[in-house]
Amino acid sequence: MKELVDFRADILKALAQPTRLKIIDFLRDGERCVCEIFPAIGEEQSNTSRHLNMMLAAGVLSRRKDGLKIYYAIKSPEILEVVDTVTLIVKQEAAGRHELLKAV
Amino acid sequence: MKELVDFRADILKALAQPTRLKIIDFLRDGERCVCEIFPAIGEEQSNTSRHLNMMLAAGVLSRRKDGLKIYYAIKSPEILEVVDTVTLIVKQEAAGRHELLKAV
DNA sequence: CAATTAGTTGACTATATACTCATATAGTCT
DNA sequence: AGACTATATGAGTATATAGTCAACTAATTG
Repeated sequence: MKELVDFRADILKALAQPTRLKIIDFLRDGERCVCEIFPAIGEEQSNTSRHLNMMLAAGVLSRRKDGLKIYYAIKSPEILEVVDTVTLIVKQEAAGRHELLKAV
Repeated sequence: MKELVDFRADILKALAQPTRLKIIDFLRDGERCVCEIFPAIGEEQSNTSRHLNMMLAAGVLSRRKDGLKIYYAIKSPEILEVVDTVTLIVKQEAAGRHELLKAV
């Protein structure tokens, strides 16, 4: 049986990739169809589709069908909270390195 | 040059693995040496060492040497904040599935 | 300095991942 | 129905990852 650790790992893994982070960043303002997403992030349509499906399966995105188009959206605000906290960590580390350099 | 997206991916990747999440969980209460960590999580010493070094490199853990022992600790409270938010997401999803089942 | 203890690292294997190109599916419009 | 548009998927390749066993380094103690 899959444990809690593994479900957490699945969600984190779904976010832990540059192309997927670009998608998340692009979806910040609301849902978008695949045809808007892949040009915006500069990736191939098929590759983008795979990443979208992967994040959908992990429970990070939601999907809505409208005619030919399929709209993806960030499933919950907590997802963005995770990404934002990580951004903060990166900035703190950058600041820390800067301090170290000044000290030399 | 490495971009912000990539640094964020590095941190998330450092957390996105069951063995490493077990380590993070175990380090919640403070620093521990490798000799305490690997029996606690039920992994080989060498494998544990690799994961610890990986997280250290990603900036997720810090390291302190004391005699023969090397103590690892979670580098910042924001790391735990990320993991806790993800735990919340998993619980929300579980609750959501439960609701769906009840509806049937 | 030999023996012991704590941790890291090299070499290897098995599996997973990201990506690409080509093809398939599904909905829309004439 | 046939052409068109939006998305997904099969198959292949290249690279990354997790894990194991054995060998190695470094600090400690007798």
